Amino acid sequence: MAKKARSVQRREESLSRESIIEASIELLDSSGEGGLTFRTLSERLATGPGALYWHIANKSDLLTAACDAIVARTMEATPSGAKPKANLRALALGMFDAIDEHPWVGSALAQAPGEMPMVRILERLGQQVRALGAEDDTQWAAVGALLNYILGVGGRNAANGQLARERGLDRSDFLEAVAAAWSQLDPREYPFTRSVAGQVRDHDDRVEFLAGIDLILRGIERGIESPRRR
Amino acid sequence: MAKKARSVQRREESLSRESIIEASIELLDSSGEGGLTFRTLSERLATGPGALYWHIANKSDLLTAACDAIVARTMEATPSGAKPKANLRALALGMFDAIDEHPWVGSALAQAPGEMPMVRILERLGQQVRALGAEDDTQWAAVGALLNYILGVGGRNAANGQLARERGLDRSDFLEAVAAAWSQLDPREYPFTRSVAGQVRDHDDRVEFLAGIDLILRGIERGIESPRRR
DNA sequence: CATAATATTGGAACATCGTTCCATTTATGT
DNA sequence: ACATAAATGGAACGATGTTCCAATATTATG
Repeated sequence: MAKKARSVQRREESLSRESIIEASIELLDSSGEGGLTFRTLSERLATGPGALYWHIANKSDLLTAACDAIVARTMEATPSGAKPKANLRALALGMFDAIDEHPWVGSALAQAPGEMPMVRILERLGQQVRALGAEDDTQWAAVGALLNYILGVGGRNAANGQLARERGLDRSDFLEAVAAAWSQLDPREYPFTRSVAGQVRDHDDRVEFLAGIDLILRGIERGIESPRRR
Repeated sequence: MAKKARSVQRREESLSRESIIEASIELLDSSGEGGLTFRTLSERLATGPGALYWHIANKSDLLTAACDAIVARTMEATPSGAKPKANLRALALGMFDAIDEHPWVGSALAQAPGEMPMVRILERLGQQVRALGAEDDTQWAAVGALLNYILGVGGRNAANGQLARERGLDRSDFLEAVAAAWSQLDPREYPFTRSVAGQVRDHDDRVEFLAGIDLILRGIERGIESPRRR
């Protein structure tokens, strides 16, 4: 009890779960996924590595917490309007941009199934899918398809950016390299990949992402229009 | 040149890229993602850690190669018939089962964008989507949606299994725990998540997975039926 | 106000990891 | 046969996550 009072009376810049998470986010954003280290983190917080373990369980816990903070902010910054379909697109785009801005969130989300950050997204998506008029037994599949697409594309997009950064290229140069590699594949074995290599070279990630969202939304709508087919 | 002759004349159980990859797969399957270590690997192969680096660039390279071996086998074991839609479902299910059997493949795939294992899947999906009759400019979005859904759900499913194993539970017990946690969320803040908690408890992963695939296929078909909407 | 009890800190130490280095062994070509 | 190159295996390096514990700061109690 008296948590607030205590933290106020503590030394000026005392350690806390929040301050540790905040510093972790800054570190992850500036130095990438491998930049978060208990040593660099404790150095930035002017303490020792051991002190951190009083406030957090382990590194996995810390990463999930940092990820949850980003997701929570993103959900807050994405208000819901009247039209469910527009809300779903805004929600999807919001998460896409958030993962793009904080690439480490993509992989962190993949390693914490059923945990808090995922639940936040699930809930928001679910409410809008429900508002769309989907029946109870199809809601889960619809939300699952959306959730996985969003996190899948977002994560892959972020992975591209990170891999490019590691090799000292910017995103377009990296995609150029991928397109070039795909163009040199055996035409007999990889006709499709070769044919889309050009589309990979010059495309807009966000536009393409939204096209996929619309594709899934169409599938959901069609499921609503003609229910219980088969 | 004369690679074959050389490897034949080498000592009985000589090191090779293939044998290293094979041992890595066994290690990953039996001991999980953290079970692959240059020391345990070199021990199993009766050599030193340094020797491995003559055949492999680094651990990331090794992991991608092991992943590619699994994907290649899966693609081979999934023949294509006459009906594109059935082929796509078989392909999706084949990858789902492969990731379920080798959970480490899920995360390995996420870390190698544009590389060989991903291209194999992309190509097979692309050929079938093309056979489905999708127009050139919508093929990429359609394949992207399928690919991301397959890898997304597969990866999440595998992550569930691994997380459960770490905590000493089997998959159903783990889902039971997740459902229980979701049931105790605040009804005002998380109405949707609470309402689907029951569906999480007793569901068939594969059936649910296929439902999502069908959802996306519906979206693709509807895009074909009424092209150039907007 | 003094003193005991507890909460929190900081840094040394440990086990383990990926990777590098290099002396040594094995195979190949002349 | 000898020289050259390919391949090996193990010691050593730097860095990591985590544990441990003596020291300190804060709170509760007499």
